[in-house]
Amino acid sequence: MSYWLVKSEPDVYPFEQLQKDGRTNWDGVRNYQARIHLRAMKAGDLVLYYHSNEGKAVVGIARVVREAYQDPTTDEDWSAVDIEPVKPFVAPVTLAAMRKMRPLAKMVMLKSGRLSVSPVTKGQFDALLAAGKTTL
DNA sequence: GCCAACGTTGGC
DNA sequence: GCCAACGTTGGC
Repeated sequence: MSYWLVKSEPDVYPFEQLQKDGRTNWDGVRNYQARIHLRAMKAGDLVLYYHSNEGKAVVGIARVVREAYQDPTTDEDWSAVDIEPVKPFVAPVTLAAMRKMRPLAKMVMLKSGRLSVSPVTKGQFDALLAAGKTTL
């Protein structure tokens, strides 16, 4: 089991919308590094859901339900996965708070701000759940 | 709304 | 294959 973090602008597709929809296809990624991560995702992997721009916080947990397939929004070689909501964070963990958390010092998302899909270690994942006052 | 950081593109 | 120019992202 691996852990990941995806970013979404809440103006475009907030976590609440994922909860309403029950499942969505995570497509439109056009970044090679992010594509590598998308293709490494396995069904059942847990995904932290981060709101960029507005909010700037981890707001919930999702799960991979379909592994990488051809992105339906393009004929070019890009991948999409499907995810479903697991549960929202009781307390969203803001970017500012994350930067102060020692267990997250090496977190990829904090080091590479523009990467829309990034790996998370179990230690980082657990630390974020605790900070979010959330248990699975 | 601005700007820094980063990835991509294209000319050489 | 290098690097300057450009476009995009995302924090502030």
